[in-house]
Amino acid sequence: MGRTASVDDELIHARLAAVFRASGYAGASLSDLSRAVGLQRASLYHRFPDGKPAMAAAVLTSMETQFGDILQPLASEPDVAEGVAEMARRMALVYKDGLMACVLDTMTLSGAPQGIRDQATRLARTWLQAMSDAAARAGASEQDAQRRARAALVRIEGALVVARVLDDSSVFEQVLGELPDLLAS
Amino acid sequence: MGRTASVDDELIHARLAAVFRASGYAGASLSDLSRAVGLQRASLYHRFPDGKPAMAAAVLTSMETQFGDILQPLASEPDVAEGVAEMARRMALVYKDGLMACVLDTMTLSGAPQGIRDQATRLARTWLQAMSDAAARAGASEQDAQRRARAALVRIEGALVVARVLDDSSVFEQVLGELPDLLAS
DNA sequence: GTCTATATTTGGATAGAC
DNA sequence: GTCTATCCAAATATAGAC
Repeated sequence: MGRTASVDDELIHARLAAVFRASGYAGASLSDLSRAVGLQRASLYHRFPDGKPAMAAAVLTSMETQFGDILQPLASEPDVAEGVAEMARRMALVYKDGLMACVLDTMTLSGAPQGIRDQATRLARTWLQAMSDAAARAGASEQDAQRRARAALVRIEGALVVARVLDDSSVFEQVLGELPDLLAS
Repeated sequence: MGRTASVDDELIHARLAAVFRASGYAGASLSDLSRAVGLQRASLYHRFPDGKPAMAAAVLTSMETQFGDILQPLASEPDVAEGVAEMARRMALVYKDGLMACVLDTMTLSGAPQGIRDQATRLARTWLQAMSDAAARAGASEQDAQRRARAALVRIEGALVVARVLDDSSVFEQVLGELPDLLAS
């Protein structure tokens, strides 16, 4: 059946996500997660009886849902370049203009459960497919569309790493600006 | 004074690096590091009295040294594009064709000591400067050279993330192939 | 310089009161 | 559903024998 996710649940997922994204799976301790959410550790276990792996899984599932919204303009905008630009604007929010890392990066290091890594791989493939479809709709061949989608994901993930290392979010904003041309030209 | 690093030291640093790169700073436990090096934990403390932070610092210092070699062709090759190609070949070795992560990514998550993050930032700046100088030597304006160097670092780091998430090293090889054009055209 | 043994703290997880 | 209290394992670190 599945009841609708309450606002509380969404808020909790967002706060858990902030810790996992900043610290990675191994680096996110139950104490960190508990503090961020504002509940005692035991209370977190009430909501996630399977512990930290379940919290991480919930975060990734929540991201999958969010990406449904973020990627939607890619498919629905008549002007593909404008759809890409809208995706970029929505990504700027999710990634806090480049200051917040991507789960695909920080939750896939060695130490994360295989199921989490698998979930991340699926999220990446969904994202690639959506960008590839958009590029194809803009006139690219199937092969070229996949090439462009991959290049876009590489630049986005790379920009987030470089922005973190240099503590300079302009790298990310620059890359977001390149996306319409990269995918739809 | 400083004696020359022994072969043993280099081997130990390489084995420590493999763990830190795969698991991140927080994810690399003393047990993991001990197992990888082939010494008991107490023996690691004999070599690194300041513990895990000192091990991570040694790894980054070792990477700085390695990067001296990797980046050298950028400055010394008369043909800049060929120098970039040679850098790319050397990077393929360090990153195991894209299957081994970059310290800049995995050792800069929240949880790593600030000194480690600072060391990573310096390494990134050194790398950027070397690529920027090469691009300038190939005829780019100062500003364009910096833009190209930044784009190169973004693509390299992004390719390593995407290669890990998709478990597909071809993304990284593709990016390495693009570097000569990106930096020297 | 490496080891075994141990101390101490933190992390993940559970029991049971409210 | 949240809390305090607690358990157990793992993580960091040290002491001291060899």
